Amino acid sequence: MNPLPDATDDHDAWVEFQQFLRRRGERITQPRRIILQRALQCRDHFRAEELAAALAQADRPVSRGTVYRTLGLLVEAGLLREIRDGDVHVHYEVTVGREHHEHMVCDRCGRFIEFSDADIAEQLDHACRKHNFHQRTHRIVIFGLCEKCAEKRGTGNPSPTGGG
Amino acid sequence: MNPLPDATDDHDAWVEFQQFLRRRGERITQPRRIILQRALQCRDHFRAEELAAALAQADRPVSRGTVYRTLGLLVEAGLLREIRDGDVHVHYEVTVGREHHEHMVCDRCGRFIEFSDADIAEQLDHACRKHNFHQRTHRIVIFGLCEKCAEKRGTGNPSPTGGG
DNA sequence: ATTACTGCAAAGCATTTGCAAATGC
DNA sequence: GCATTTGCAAATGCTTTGCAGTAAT
Repeated sequence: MNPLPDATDDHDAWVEFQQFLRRRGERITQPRRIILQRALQCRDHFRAEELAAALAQADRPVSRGTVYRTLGLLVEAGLLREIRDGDVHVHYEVTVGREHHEHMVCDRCGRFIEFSDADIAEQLDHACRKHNFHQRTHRIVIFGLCEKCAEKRGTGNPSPTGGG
Repeated sequence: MNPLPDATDDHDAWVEFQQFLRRRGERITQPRRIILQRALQCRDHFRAEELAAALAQADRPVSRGTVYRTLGLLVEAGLLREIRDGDVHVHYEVTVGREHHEHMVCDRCGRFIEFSDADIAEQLDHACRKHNFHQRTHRIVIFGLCEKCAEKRGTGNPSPTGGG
């Protein structure tokens, strides 16, 4: 939930979503447009609940139910990606206009670090061929400590949870 | 939830869990033993709710609350692994006595296919070094269609969701 | 004897859903 | 004009929690 001050490139995404809706015989509505625009303004991960809360008290409010329903559509349309790691609840991430990438999640500060590697993608393709599996997409998450938190650990700071 | 007819190798795991509990100054109890044994009998993924339901009506019943609490301990002890893909809710998988592996999840039938690849692990290590990230563990999931479901798709069967 | 653990049942919370009104086609 | 979508709020289902009794140390 870090809305950018300006969102000039949401037009393309909206056109793409319209095409998706038309293809599926579903309707192009104001709430759907509002939800997409707001989702695109989130530069990093966000939860449905956050977006719903933000839109409930927005200029042109949209209800919780509609937000949840529309996020599902946006995922199906390929404009958003579901993230199910590091938290019990689903997170979303904008994928439109971005290259596929993976994540490292810091156990300590919860920060997400993005990375991508063509070789890894190739290895996964290979594994799929071996198992006759037809890949649609994939997800890689590495858990551990980011550079800063590893340094803190090194200085002898106690773990945030590690009481005793 | 596929209990094996015989479970001869749960002794080692129980000893390991006991050691973990002692180290943490927690108590070795019957319910904890029962829960571990039952979890070990699940050859694939299971949900807390499933295990809780099974144990609630078991020979020596254990309550839901205790199951949830103990599963958390088992994860901390490293005997189970949390899985957060393919479903909103957490899945668990036995890790003790097994090598680390990754998953392919079928979009259609939900089946999990396990695979492992040393080269991929090496690539991930490399990526971590590049980002000064200290890996604790990682998780890879490939989404798509398994062999059988891909064949069904090929025969012209309509998609389960795709009305049109 | 002391203190943690369990069982129970109720609370908590994100998400889903039913239905009347509104909107898009 | 008709069917879909929305908004609202209540329901749902998994998970957590408080408290009194029980069991482990």
